[in-house]
Amino acid sequence: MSTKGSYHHGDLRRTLLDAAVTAITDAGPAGFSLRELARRAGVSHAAPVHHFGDKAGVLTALATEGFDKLAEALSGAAERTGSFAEVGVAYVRFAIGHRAHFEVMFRPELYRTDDPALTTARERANEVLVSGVRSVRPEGVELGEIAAWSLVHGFATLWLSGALPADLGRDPESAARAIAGMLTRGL
Amino acid sequence: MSTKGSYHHGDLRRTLLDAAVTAITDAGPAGFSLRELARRAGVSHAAPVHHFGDKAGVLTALATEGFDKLAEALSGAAERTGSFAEVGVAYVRFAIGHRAHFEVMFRPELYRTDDPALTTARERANEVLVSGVRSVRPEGVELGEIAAWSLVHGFATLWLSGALPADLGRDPESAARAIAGMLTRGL
DNA sequence: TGTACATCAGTGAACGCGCGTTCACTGATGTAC
DNA sequence: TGTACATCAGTGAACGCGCGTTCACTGATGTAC
Repeated sequence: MSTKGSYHHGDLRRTLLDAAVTAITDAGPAGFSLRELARRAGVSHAAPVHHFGDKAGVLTALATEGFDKLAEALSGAAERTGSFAEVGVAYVRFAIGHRAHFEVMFRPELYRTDDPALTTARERANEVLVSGVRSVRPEGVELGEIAAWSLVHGFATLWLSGALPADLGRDPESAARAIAGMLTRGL
Repeated sequence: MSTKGSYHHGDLRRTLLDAAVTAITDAGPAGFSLRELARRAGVSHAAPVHHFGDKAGVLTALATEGFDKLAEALSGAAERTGSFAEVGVAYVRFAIGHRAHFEVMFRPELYRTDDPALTTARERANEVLVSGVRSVRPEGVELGEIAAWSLVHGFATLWLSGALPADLGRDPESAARAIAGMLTRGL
């Protein structure tokens, strides 16, 4: 698109990933083909193979990008607010704002889990989440961190699947905030 | 299979659903075709159409069955133990024990959400879950129940996607129990 | 008890379609001299 | 500044495959009389 009309695309890799995000948002992580991405990008159907090899390659790249963005969002929230609950809210916000990435990230059967870049990104995101919990509850971290993660992850997943009450749909973030508070203080 | 060699199958509908469960367990809710189900059931490729119409029909039936089983499991746990935490544990147990059903249930884009039998089953499951929370925290039910649901749902989802630490893999139920306790008492 | 008929479950051949993959190619870009 | 060459990105035609859908059919079962 950048140098239009030219034989070389310029940034086809990026364009294809964006097309994948659109396709996944519409029809879920399994609901697209390489040929469809090529069509959306306005490029020959064999072009995506150059960049990703196959569908799993596209999804691996997307998952990597997702974990990177998640780590960034979480550490940003932690630095800005210093609040555990706000890190949880940032998690929910990420899931809602980057639905396609989020859905791919937690369907590891769809991508190459042994990809080095992916592994690095995921570990980074994990670390930020863990240290967020650790600040609230230094000893016996393990289960506490899993509880916190489960809570925000479950909330985001349910929200995305449309399972939560409709009147909550308007402002998922403040609901997420309230729920995170319930975990720290108890029901 | 029951009356082997006969032209009529006897219980093809059930056999096809079981085949779908196996296929979904292997490759996820999008990873099968009607022709594959027919093959697994040892029946002509056009036979599944008689029973389900199309793929969404199969998944709708599976989701309905899943919500029914979930409602049963939850109300059973509530009656047997009277414990909120144990209802949460039952939720996690259901998810792990009926992975295929569980994964379909929370991907509403894959089935017909307006199917009457489905709607009834889902409402029933929902009600059991809600009344479980209500017994712990009578006033201001709404957010408390969402927090509890998010917690157990998130835990189950993360466990299924292999995201949780490996050393927890052996005994997800007792981890779920501990986590449910954290919500009632606070971190 | 026997016959005729309607209904239902499953068959198998045929169709057109979109897919992934392969491959010889062509156009653009960057580098060496 | 100009030319030659290597490398890389993307093309487009071809292939075989599994899919969903349709349709006239056949075999089994249940019901009316």
